[in-house]
Amino acid sequence: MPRAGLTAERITAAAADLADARGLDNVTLSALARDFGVKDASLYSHVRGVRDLRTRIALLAAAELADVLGAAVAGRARRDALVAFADTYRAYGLEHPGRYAALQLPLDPEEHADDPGFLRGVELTYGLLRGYGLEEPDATDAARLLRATFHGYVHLEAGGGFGAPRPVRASWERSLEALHRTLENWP
Amino acid sequence: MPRAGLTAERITAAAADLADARGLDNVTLSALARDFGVKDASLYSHVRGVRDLRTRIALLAAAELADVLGAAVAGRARRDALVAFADTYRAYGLEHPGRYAALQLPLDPEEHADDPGFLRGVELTYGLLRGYGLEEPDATDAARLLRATFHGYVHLEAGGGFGAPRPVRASWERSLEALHRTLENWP
DNA sequence: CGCGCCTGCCTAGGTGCATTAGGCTGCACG
DNA sequence: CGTGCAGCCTAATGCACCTAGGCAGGCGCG
Repeated sequence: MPRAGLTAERITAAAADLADARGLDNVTLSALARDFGVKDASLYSHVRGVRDLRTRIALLAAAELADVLGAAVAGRARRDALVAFADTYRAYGLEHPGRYAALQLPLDPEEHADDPGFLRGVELTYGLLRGYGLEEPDATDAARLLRATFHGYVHLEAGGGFGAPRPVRASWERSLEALHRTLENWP
Repeated sequence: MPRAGLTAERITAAAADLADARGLDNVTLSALARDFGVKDASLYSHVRGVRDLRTRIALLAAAELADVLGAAVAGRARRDALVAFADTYRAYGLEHPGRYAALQLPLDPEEHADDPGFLRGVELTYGLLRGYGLEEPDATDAARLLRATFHGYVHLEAGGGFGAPRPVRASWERSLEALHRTLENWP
């Protein structure tokens, strides 16, 4: 019996790809085991269960997203940074719906609350807002508005929620312009 | 054997309550059957399956939400209407997380795309925007911005996504003020 | 008033997934 | 050249979804 060479990392990577291809709900240990040519039970040596697996996907996605966001905003400020950040965020969410969905599920606070991937994401947002001259508590309010808007767009768009014929990208660009003006002139 | 008096409506209502109490993912035909003191298989006479059941919850929620939103905006315009709409929307989402989650799942377009509950919701949004003097295509852009922001807030808040100590309500109110100004002066 | 029949619930059974317990084996290291 | 353990296995349980087909309680009709 040749060994399949399983590791938690390889399983997580395969799970993330499967999530993007067929949806996070269809990420099942049985399906992964089939992909690896292995029995379901064998995966439990590397992963604690389906919940643990989903958490691992989330952490992977957080790190990836922070990477691309960091690259996008590097050397930019204000409108340029906002647009780069937003476009990158939306593109990641639409190209990786499974990974993105994993990002949204509540993870054990005491366990991963201060995960480096998530922290970097938060830091990038606050950096963006510092460029607009926002300080606490305005920065928190504005950060929440940005996160909500970006996430709302991606989530609704990925779920087919925008039925009107107008291209989403056009509305998106107008919305970003509106957000830019809001940040320039925070109430 | 006394009959339990099952109907699709009673099952849907119980399912919606269960969804709010334990999450949409935990709405299972087995659990509902237990609640009604009936066998799982018996539910299939009234409901086509778990997918059908979820769709029914979504339609129920859409109608309920349209009702409360309609009542909230009645007789109001511009900022008053915006705040009433937004507060009602957020309250519904936070008080009925299971029903709200059901609203987001993609429903068969050819089947329920023009459901009265959803249509009323859309109508209310466009009515709100007409009060701001917005016409196509600005109305669609603005409607998407509003939906995304509201939905993003509710979804993130329900998932425990806002970690900072600042009360969410405070950020919410500032965000609404920002949206009001954006609508008053659409780019 | 009684008889049929349909509706409402049942039993039985098959599938897929998650998870646990415990066993065998080949590869690395002493 | 053993030996130990990591890596994969078999076996078994429980829960959920779903289908097929059976039986009976009460309503509609003659």
